[in-house]
Parts: sequence; C-alpha cells; structure tokens
Amino acid sequence: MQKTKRLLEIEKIVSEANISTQEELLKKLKGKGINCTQATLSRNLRQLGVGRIPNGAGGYKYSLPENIRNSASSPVKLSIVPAILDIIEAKGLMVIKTIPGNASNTASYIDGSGRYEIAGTIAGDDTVLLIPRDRITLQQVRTCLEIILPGIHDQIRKRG
Amino acid sequence: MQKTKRLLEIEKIVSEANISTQEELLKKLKGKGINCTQATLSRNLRQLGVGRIPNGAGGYKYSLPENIRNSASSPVKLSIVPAILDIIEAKGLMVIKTIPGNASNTASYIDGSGRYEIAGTIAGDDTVLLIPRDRITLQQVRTCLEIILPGIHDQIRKRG
DNA sequence: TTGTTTTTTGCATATTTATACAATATTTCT
DNA sequence: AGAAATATTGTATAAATATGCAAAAAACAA
Repeated sequence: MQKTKRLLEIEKIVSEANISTQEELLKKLKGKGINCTQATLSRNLRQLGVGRIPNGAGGYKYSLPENIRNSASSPVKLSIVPAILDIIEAKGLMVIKTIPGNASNTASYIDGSGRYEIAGTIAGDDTVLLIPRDRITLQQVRTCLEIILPGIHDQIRKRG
Repeated sequence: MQKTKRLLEIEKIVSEANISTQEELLKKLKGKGINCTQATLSRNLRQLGVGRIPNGAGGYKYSLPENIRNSASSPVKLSIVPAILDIIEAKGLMVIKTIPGNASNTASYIDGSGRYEIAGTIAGDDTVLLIPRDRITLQQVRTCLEIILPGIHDQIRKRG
C-alpha cells in the first residue's frame, strides 16, 4: 500500500527535519517521490499522533509523540523485529509467534508504544496475543505494527 | 498585570481539562473572570509552549510541554519557592538570593524548566546568577519565573 | 508629574489545518 | 472470479489558528 510507506516517511522526515507546516512536509514528501494532498497529510499526522508545538523561537514545529520519539532508534526494537516469526490473525485478534523466550519482550514493547489501537497484550513464552480495541480492524492494527516495528511484515513474508 | 494571571490560569486549565480548541479555552477563562480574544490566546499558548496534539481518539487536545507537565505538581518546586529570599536585577542579569545551601537546587530547577528566555544559571551557596538570552528583557524573565515558580514575586514582596 | 519607550491587546484578515462528501481503490466474502 | 463492505484519497470548503497593524496599557526615565 501507498499509505504505509508514506506514514513511515512522514515519521522519518518529522523526526529529522524542522517542519513547521503541512505544506512544507508535502514538498519534502514530493521530493522523495511520494505525492498526496494536504488533506491526506492532516489525516496521516493525526493517525501518527504527530503534534504541532511551539519551537521556542517564535515559530512552530511538528513533533512525534513521545513514545515513538523514544523508540525511534531504540536498540530494543532492532532485537525484536528479527525475533518475530509469524503473525496469525484470528477471531479479530492477532497472534504473534516469536523465537522461544521472546514473547514477553515483544509484548511489553508493543504495550509501551502507547498506540490507541491496541487494547492490550498477553505474552506466553513464544506467543503474544494482541487484543485490538473495539471498532479497530486488523488492517488498522497491521498498519500500526508497521509503524512501531518498521519492516515487520516484509520480513515475515520473505521468511514464509 | 493581567497577563501573568492569565498565563497561570491557562496552564492550570490546560493541565486539568481536555481542551481541543482555543475558543473552548476562551470560554473557560471567561468563566473564571478572565477575558481576552482568540488572538491573545494564540500568542499566550505559544509563549507557554503549549502544543496541540492528537488525543488518540480522533480529536485533538492542547498539551503542556513536558518540562512544565513534569514540574507542575513537583514537590521540589514547593521547597524551592520558600527558599528564595530576594531577587535583584542588575546589568541585565538577575541575582537570586536563597537560604544558604539552596542555590544549587534552585538553579538546577530553573535550568530544568527548559525556558527559552533563560540562557543559563550559575549557583554559589546562597546565590544564583541567572543569565537571560540576548534580546530577552528582565520583565520577560520575571514573567517566566512566575510561570515556573508561581507566586514567587508576591512572596518576596510580602517578606520585604 | 509628563514625555518616551516597550509591551500587550483587539480587530481584521491571512494562513493553516480539518472535514463532509463523492470518487477510487482495496479488502473481504461467497 | 464478482459482489459487498471497508478504507483511502482528492476536491472544495469549513473551521481553527496566527499575525500585521494600530490603539491602548504599562513600564520607565527625567
């Protein structure tokens, strides 16, 4: 999908550059070959939790929510993605299979992301059960996972 | 001044209520007997560093910057205000006299506030030297101190 | 005080952001 | 596959926010 790639790129740009309007972000995206309108951007920024805050020097800047900011380059994340072996969707829930012993890590990382879409997780030894909130689709959860653990779905597809 | 009282009230309301537009905040202020226009509010919110961020449920909410949020009900603050004995302004700088041994605490609290107006502080045993940034007036620093240490000026006035 | 400078404010409006709605595209189900 | 349901997007526009400017208020100096 086009959207997921755009969300990831938005996160990247926002974390690296000083963006002060959506039009500005729009141009940067265009520069990377991603085209959309301001309206879409507004919706995407909301979904990502990106806020607009005073920059302390008389202007404004878009800013990632704290949980993403903290985890953006987290070494923990790097160890989690490879530990995920498979994702199975069933009964509106998501079952994440990991290398034995890694479920707990993975679950607490997902919990820590603070994503609204996820009601909670339960971890065994090599299995995480992810419970989405009411009215959240598995598609939305997939996008959400892609945001907090970039590349996760691609990686699983390659393995399978 | 009217402005200082308004700034403090804005902080209070924003930290306690879920404000999603400036018009909404305007009404709450009016309810407390503070009248101003949306334009003024916009300027005040910028000065306070208050940002507008997605609330995770499809809407938006105004949010204090982290440093204020953290310190808003900090017990440290409560111990600092009474330790401040006098504030002397000289040569564009501010000299804060404290109870002996309390300068270091005070200085690090002020530094930690992350206020743009303040370039830095140096602490002795009972004296803090506060250096404002270029182009920042002492009046602006006074307002700023009132924000991070509410009541400080009143208290000193009563003592004197 | 009175004049001078700086700050604060409102008004009007420009800029920026969000959204209703219709059209597409994607996913899901059979 | 094709139909039905969901999700995504752009257009146009509404809603919300920021700002230039002039007036008023406050702070300052002599």
